[in-house]
Amino acid sequence: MATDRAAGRPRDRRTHEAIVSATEEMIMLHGYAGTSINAIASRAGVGKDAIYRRWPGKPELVYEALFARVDTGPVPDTGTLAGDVAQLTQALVDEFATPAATAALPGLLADFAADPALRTRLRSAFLAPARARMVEIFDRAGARGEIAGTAQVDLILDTLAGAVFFHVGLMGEPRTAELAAQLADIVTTGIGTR
Amino acid sequence: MATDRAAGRPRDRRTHEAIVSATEEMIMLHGYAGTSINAIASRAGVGKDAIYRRWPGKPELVYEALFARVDTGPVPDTGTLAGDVAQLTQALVDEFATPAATAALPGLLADFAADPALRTRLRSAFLAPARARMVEIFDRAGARGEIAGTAQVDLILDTLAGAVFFHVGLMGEPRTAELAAQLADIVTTGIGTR
Amino acid sequence: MATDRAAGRPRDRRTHEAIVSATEEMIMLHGYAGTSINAIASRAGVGKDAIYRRWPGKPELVYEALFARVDTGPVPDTGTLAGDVAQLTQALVDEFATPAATAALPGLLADFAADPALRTRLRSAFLAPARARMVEIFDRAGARGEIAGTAQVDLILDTLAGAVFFHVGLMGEPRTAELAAQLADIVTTGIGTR
Amino acid sequence: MATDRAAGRPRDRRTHEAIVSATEEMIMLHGYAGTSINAIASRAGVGKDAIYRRWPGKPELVYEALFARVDTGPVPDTGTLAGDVAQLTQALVDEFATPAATAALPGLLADFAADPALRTRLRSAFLAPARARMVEIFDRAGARGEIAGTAQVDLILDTLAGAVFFHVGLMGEPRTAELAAQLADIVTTGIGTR
DNA sequence: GCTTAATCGAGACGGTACGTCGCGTCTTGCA
DNA sequence: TGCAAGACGCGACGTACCGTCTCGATTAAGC
Repeated sequence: MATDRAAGRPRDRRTHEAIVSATEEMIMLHGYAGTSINAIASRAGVGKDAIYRRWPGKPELVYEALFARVDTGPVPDTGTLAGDVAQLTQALVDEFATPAATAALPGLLADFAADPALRTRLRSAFLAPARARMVEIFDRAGARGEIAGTAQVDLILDTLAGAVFFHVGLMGEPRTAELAAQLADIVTTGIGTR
Repeated sequence: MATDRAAGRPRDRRTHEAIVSATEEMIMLHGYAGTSINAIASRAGVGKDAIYRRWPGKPELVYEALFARVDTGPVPDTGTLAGDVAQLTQALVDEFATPAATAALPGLLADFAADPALRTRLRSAFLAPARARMVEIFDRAGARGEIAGTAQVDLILDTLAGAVFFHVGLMGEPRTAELAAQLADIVTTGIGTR
Repeated sequence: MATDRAAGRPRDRRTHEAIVSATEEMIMLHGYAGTSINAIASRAGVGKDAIYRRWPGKPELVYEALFARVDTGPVPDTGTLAGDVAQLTQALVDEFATPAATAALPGLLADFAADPALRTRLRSAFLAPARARMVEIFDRAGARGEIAGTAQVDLILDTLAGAVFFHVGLMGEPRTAELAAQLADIVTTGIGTR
Repeated sequence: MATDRAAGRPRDRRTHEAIVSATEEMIMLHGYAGTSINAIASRAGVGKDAIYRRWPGKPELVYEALFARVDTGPVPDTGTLAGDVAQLTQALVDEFATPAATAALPGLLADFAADPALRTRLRSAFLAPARARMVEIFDRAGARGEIAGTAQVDLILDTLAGAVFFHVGLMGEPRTAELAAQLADIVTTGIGTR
C-alpha cells in the first residue's frame, strides 16, 4: 500500500497564490521583460527559493500565472461550422488579446521558442484547449457534410492564433468587436470550398 | 555655404560590415537571447562604442542585419488574385521561415513590442514591402472585378504573416513546400466571397 | 513535588552520536567552512531540528564534536618544572595539531571570537584543562623554589597555545617531534630567570 | 621596444581607494564575517565588478585594505638582542592588536588557512617584514657573540606572533603596555642559553 | 604641414538580475 | 515531546550584460 503523502512540511498554498498574484500584477505594470524574479519575490513577500522550488524559471511561472486556466466552458455547437468557428475564434481573441496577454505574450512566446525543453510544449501549452474543440467542431461539420476529407486542424488553428497574436498582440491594432467574426469568416469560407 | 560633410575621421565601412556579419553569425549560432552586444563586438573585433554609435541597441542592430534587405523584386502579376497572393505569401515564407529568421524573430518581435519607441515601427519595419505589393495586387484585382470594395489590407497581411510566423517560426512545423499555396488559397477564397 | 524528568519522548542517544560522528567526518573531509548544518544533518540521517535542539549553531556543535573531550589524564609530575611543562606542551600539540584540529581550529576560533556570547568562553572552552594543570605545575615548582613570585599563567599558556596554533595550525609547518620540547625549553628558560 | 601601457580605459585610482576605505570601515563596524562584498560595494558607491576585477575575493581584499602596509621603518638596532627583539615584538603588537586587526584577523586567518591557494602565502603575507628584520637582528647578535649557531627564525617568529594573536586578538586580554617587553624577555632569555 | 575633430579597439565603470547556497525557524505526520 | 523531511523568508555569493565613459592612437578635411 503506497502513500502518496509527501514527506516533510507541505508547500503552503498561500505562498503559491501570492507568487501567482504578484506575477500577474508585475506583468501588467511593467511588462514581461520588466518583470524579474527578484521583484516578484519581493512583491509577494516570499523568498526566491519558494519560486524556484515550484517553477524552473520565469517563462514557466508567467505561463502558469496567466495562461494555465482550465478551460471548462462547453464546446461551441451552433449548428453550423461558421458559427462554431466564430465562437472558437472569439475564445482565442479573449485569450490572446487581453491586456495581460498582450503584455506577456511576445516575450513569453520568445522564451518558449528559445528553450529546447519549452519549445516542444508550445502547442500544447497555448493551444491545447482550442485544438480539442476544433477537432470536435470539424468532426461534427464532417458528419453534417459541410466539409469533406481531413481538415488541417493545426494549420488552421495556427492561422487563427497567429492572426490574432500578430494583429492585436504585436501590431497593437485596436481590438475591434468584429475581429473574431471577420477572421472566422475568412477561414471558414477559405476551407469550405476545398 | 557649409557642406554636410561631418568633420573628423569618417566611419569605416568595414567596421560596419564586420558588425553586421558578426551579428548574423551569432544569431545563427546562439539565437537571439544568446547574442549579446559584448559578444558581437568581440567577434567582430570591434569596440562596443562602434556598435552603439550606429545603432541604439540590439533590436535595431539585429533588425538591420537580418531583415533590412531592400526588396527589389517585381510585384507579382500572374493575372489572377489567387496567383498574385500565392506569390506574395511565398515571399513572406521566404522572409519569415529561414533559419536565421526563425532564430531571431520571436525575440526580436518581443523586443520591438516591448519598447514604445520601436512598437510604432513594427508594421513598417517587418511588413512594409509586402504591404505595398499587396495594395497593388488588390488594386489590380479590384480593377479586374475580382473583389469589390475596400479590402482590409492590414488584417489580411497580419493574418498571412501571423500564420507563417506562428506555424513555422514558433511551432516549428516543417516548412512544407505547399504552405504558401495553402495559406494563399484559404485567404483568397475567404475574402473573395465577401 | 515534580521530578526533573522532562515530559514527552526522551531524546535518542543514537541521534546525538550520529550527529557528532557526521560532524567529525565532514570537518575532516571538507574543512570547517565547507561543513554546513544541512550537510551534517543529511549525512547523519537526521533532521536539522535534531541538531538545533541540541546546539545553538555550528561553532558549538563542532567544538563539542572535536574538542570537548574530558581530560582525565594525570597531571604531569616529573620532578622538574622543565619536564612538567614539556609534557603539558606536548598535550597542547596533541590537541591543536591533529589533522582534525588543524582543519577545524582556524574557522572555529574565528567564529568564537566573532560572537560576543561565545567570545567569553574562549579560554574556558579551549584551554581549561591545560590551565588547571599549569597552575598545579607552577605551584609545585614554587614549592620547590624553582620559581619565585606569581607566574603569569594566562600569558604563558597563550604563548604556548598561540605558538602551536600559529606554527602548525596556520602556517602548516610539519609537526616535528621536537616541537613541544623546543617550545617548552624556550618558555621554561624564559621565565625561570625572572 | 615594448610598451607597458595597458590597453583600454585605465582603472580609476579613486575607485580603488573608495573600495579600500569602505572595507576598512565595514570591518571596524561589523567585523569580518559581517562584512559582505555587496555591502562594501554599496558603501563605496561602486559596482561589484570593480571589486572582483581587482581582488579574487574577500580575504585578499581585506588583507590588502588592512595589512598590506609597506613597512618602511628602520630595523631595530639597540645594541643588544633583547632590545632589538623587544622593539620587533612591539611592532608585532602594533600590527596584530589594533582594533581593526582584532576585528579582522581571526576570520581572515581562517579564510587564508582554508584556501589552498592562499595558504601558501600565509607567512609571506602576514610576517614577511618582521621576518626580514628578525633575520638581520639575529645576524647582528651572532656577530656580537650573543647567540651561537642558527636560530630558528620561523619558530620564534611564530611563537611571538602566535602569542600576541592568541593573547590579545583571540582571548581579548587588555593590551597592557608591558606585553611586548614581557614576551620579548621570555623569548630572548629562552633562546639565549641554548 | 598643422590643426581639429570624429572614429577606432580596449576595457573600466555603476547597475541590475541571475540562479544557488546556507542560515535558523516552521509545520507536517508519525512514533 | 522527539523525530525525519522539507518548506519558509532572508540575504550573500560570483557571473553576465547593460549602456556609458575614458584611454591613446588613427585618419581624414580644412586651414
